[in-house]
Amino acid sequence: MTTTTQRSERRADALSKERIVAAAIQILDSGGEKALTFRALAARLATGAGAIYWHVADKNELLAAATDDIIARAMAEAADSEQPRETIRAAALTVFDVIDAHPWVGAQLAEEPWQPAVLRILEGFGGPLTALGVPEKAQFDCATALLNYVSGLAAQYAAAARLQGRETSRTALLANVAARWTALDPAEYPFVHRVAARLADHDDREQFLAGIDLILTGIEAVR
Amino acid sequence: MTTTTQRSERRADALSKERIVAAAIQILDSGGEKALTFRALAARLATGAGAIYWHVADKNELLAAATDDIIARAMAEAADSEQPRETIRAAALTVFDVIDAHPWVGAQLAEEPWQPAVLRILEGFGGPLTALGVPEKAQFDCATALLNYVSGLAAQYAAAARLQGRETSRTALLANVAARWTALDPAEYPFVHRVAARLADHDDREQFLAGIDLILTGIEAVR
DNA sequence: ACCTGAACACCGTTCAAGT
DNA sequence: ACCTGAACACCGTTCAAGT
Repeated sequence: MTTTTQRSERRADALSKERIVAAAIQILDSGGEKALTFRALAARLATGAGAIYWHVADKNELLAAATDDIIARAMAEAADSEQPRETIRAAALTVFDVIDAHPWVGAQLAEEPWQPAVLRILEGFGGPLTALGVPEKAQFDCATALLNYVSGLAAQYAAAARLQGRETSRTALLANVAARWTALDPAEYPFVHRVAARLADHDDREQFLAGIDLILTGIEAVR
Repeated sequence: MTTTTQRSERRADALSKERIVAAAIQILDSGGEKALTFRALAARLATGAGAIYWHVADKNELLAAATDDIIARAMAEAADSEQPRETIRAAALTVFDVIDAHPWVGAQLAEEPWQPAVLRILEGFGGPLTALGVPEKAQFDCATALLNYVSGLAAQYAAAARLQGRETSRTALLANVAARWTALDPAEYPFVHRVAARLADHDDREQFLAGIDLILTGIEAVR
């Protein structure tokens, strides 16, 4: 009893995994992946770098915890429809919006495919498949196809954020890439040269959803 | 004329971007991403770390060059069919086999979506779409859907290779993950819990192709 | 023009020492 | 039990100095 009392009487701003993760998210959101160092995190928490290791095993665990925090909150709020197809679309759009708002989450999802956050997403894709009429045997392939697609987009967004740094916007970056595509030899890269214009003025969210719909159409054909 | 003569008379093992990239690929293939440092590379080339910077701008350029070297060779050999669907499948399987053999290529493809190697892959997916009857407007979405799916798988393979290190095999790793999935609360993760068995004994290449086929079926429905 | 290798500016992580 | 902060073992990159 004495020890528990002693424990609860510690100063209010004592370190905890939750406080560390919250501070990490703030740093990641404002400065990107590059900004999160143990030194920066310790400075923000007004402590030493080593103190963090008492609550968190290493940087991997810290990033996984930060990612799960954001994904868990978002997936819990994802719209639930009576139509399984709509439920899957809503889950996908939820992940898209999270990645768009926190590109570092995208990097983490792609880099650590077996972390808890990914399981939540996989559950969001796989859960409605039975109601969609997909036979049991095909469900794993269908859910991972959606997951791979989303992971690929996540990686792409993370790369864009890394290139942007702080100065350019995503649209400016894509316009830049599109210009380089247009300058390619049309004989060697006919397709890329031809679709370069679309890269510059497409809507990211609509394009993302178009890909989800392609896969969903393929999935519905499996029934 | 004197200068050009002088240039060609340098010792046969003079540094060049090609030699540097070739050495980098050897290190990456035998030791993984982690093993490629400028110090290790310089040691293998029997030179100083700074010398490499005369031929290569930085580590990004080095990795992009190594990746393009491997992807260009592989894509050039990809089977070309009269049936556009088969051509796309062959391109996808070519990329799969490359990633399977060189997981670090997977990491690089996912991390740098605007590097030359990715353009070759995008060309392989987009080129046959016209013959497949996909309207011009939809081709960009279709090709990038395939690309995102492949990038997601690439990231997943790269992560597996990172976790494996050197001791465990990929199948052992997946069996391990599957065991953790089985141990999950079936109430919270019903789907993941249910498909855990499939993760352990599925065929990676077949599963990959199943996802490609889902997307292709969706694409054919766009016609 | 090309190469050398020490030095710089950073990392993540550890650990003896404190409270 | 929890925190401090210097120290360690690495990185990528730079640059004065050589040939």
